[in-house]
Amino acid sequence: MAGEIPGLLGMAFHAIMEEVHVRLAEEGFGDVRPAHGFAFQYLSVRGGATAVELGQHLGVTKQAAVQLVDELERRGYVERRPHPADRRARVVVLASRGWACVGRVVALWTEIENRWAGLVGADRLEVVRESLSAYVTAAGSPPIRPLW
Amino acid sequence: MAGEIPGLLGMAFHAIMEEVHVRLAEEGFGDVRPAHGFAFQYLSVRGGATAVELGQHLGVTKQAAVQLVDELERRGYVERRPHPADRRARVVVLASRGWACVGRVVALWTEIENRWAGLVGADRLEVVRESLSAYVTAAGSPPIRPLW
DNA sequence: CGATATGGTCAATCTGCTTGACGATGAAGA
DNA sequence: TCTTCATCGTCAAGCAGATTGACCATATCG
Repeated sequence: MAGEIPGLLGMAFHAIMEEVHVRLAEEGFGDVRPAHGFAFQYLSVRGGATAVELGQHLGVTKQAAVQLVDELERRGYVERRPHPADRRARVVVLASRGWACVGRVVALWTEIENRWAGLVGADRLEVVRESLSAYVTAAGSPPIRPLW
Repeated sequence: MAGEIPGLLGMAFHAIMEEVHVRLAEEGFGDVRPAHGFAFQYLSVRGGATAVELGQHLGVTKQAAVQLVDELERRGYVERRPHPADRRARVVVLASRGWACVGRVVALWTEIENRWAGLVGADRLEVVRESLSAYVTAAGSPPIRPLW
């Protein structure tokens, strides 16, 4: 049926995220919300960021970003360090608990991907991967706002 | 790369929804939020629902559902009618503006899908559709919670 | 050196949602 | 039928995450 794919995309994405959320909770990471995932991803790739940068990436105000970091710091997922070159700023970096959580998410995603490959075949799933990649590239992948 | 697909899925879905949101706003439907879409979809398929049913489908309390319906009614997207068999209840149905919005979303989804087909080929996009469908079916498509 | 921009904080407020209690109506059993 | 319990919708209070606005300390640039 024409126009069916966006809905399927949403359902598949939601099903995957729901599973990841449940499994993370079982493994002791029950206190992470969707928005945290985007922060983790950004911090893991960049190595560190100021609260303002994080806010820009997440599409929220710096005040909201600071609040998010406060919460993540309280729970041991991130640490704040003095900025090496700017005495106003503080650098937020992933703490060991944060890295552990990121590692679990990657592992779960891989597991889900493998299960999916078993369902439809690795070659067909590769077509999915390439097609998604092509679309995202063409669409320019707008800055991720944590709407989920 | 292993485990890459879930992220791509999220980016693609987000890009599509972002485009739909922008285009709808341009066409005079700038006052619809993500959660409204799920309500519209449910109402269009079922033909009508009580506030409680809507709340269950959306994964929120009946109070939140009523609030949502209030807002949609004020904006002309839905109407409330007396329930034919239960004098406690009222049936929420799509009004003409609601049907118009649903129609535009379907048209936009189709357009996006066609553009995507032009990008990767209709046959490959068909593989995507079948693979997504297979995953969603296998995962049991958990009741849609409007987390996006 | 001085003007302006930027990182972070404090305070007030808004919005969408939750919990809790309630009246009105429906449904099922003695 | 009468009584009991469940359910639809409403009112009220409160919370969590976000926003706007003001501010200080520090950076940056002319």
